[in-house]
Amino acid sequence: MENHSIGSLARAAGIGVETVRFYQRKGLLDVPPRAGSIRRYGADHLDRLRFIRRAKEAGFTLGQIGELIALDRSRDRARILELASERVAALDAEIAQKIKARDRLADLSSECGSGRAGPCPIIEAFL
Amino acid sequence: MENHSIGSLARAAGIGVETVRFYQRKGLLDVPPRAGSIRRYGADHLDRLRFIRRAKEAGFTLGQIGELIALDRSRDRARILELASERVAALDAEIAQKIKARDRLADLSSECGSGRAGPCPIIEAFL
DNA sequence: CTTGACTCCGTACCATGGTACCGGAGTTAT
DNA sequence: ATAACTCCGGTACCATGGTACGGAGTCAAG
Repeated sequence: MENHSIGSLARAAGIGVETVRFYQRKGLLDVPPRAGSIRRYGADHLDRLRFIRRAKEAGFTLGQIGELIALDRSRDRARILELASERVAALDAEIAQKIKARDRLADLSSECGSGRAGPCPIIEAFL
Repeated sequence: MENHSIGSLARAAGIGVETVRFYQRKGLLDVPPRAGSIRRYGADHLDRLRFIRRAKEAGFTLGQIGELIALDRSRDRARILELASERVAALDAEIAQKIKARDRLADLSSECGSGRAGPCPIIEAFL
């Protein structure tokens, strides 16, 4: 459960070695001390990678994730809440926009599929 | 309504001059002949820019938009339909994912807001 | 004790969708 | 006519989120 090399950490997290290094460069994952010449990673690093994945799924950018990590350390709940509710509002907007686009496109598809001659209404309707 | 310079075309479309040029380089917008040394754009170009905007709103990438434009010219309704329904499916997936993320984040926010001590549950829950 | 897999670090490169800057020529308004 | 603006073409740069590569060192198994 402990004592991963970078490769085994990456495999455990389901990402690439280069991505692990990339997160380290971005300051999202700390670089552990090394045993000999090879760095050894533990459960905390794996947790951090899981956190990054989940936060990415919630649509936070890596920059914002860095901020969340810093805020977690500083226990600044108010600012975390602020970021979270901004993100909820942004997600609401994105969802509404996507639903609109989706419905429009689905309508047009069924129209285009119902075989009338002439140019496809999908393209026409976008004009 | 006609006879735009690149700057007035861009203003009319609500985008930047550089973006117009960029679309030209990408082959999304054709470069009109010039009257004298200045290129003159017409309603068709403005339509094309509007088409690009709408297709972008539907989540098509510029590459896919290029394909749509080509397909429109070749009247290949079947392939257009295929692209459109792929996009609808992708939008459905994105919408579902975002709703999940949104609800999760909203729940966590209200939990975090309801003042208990300790670390913010938003961060905790992402672990 | 060699071979092969893995690690280290730095740097370069990728796609996407633009945005900025340059020098020089042309255009428009006063 | 002269200043201010716009255009042209080309190239360089930006952020985002990675991905790839090269050379040197290290480690474990056969």
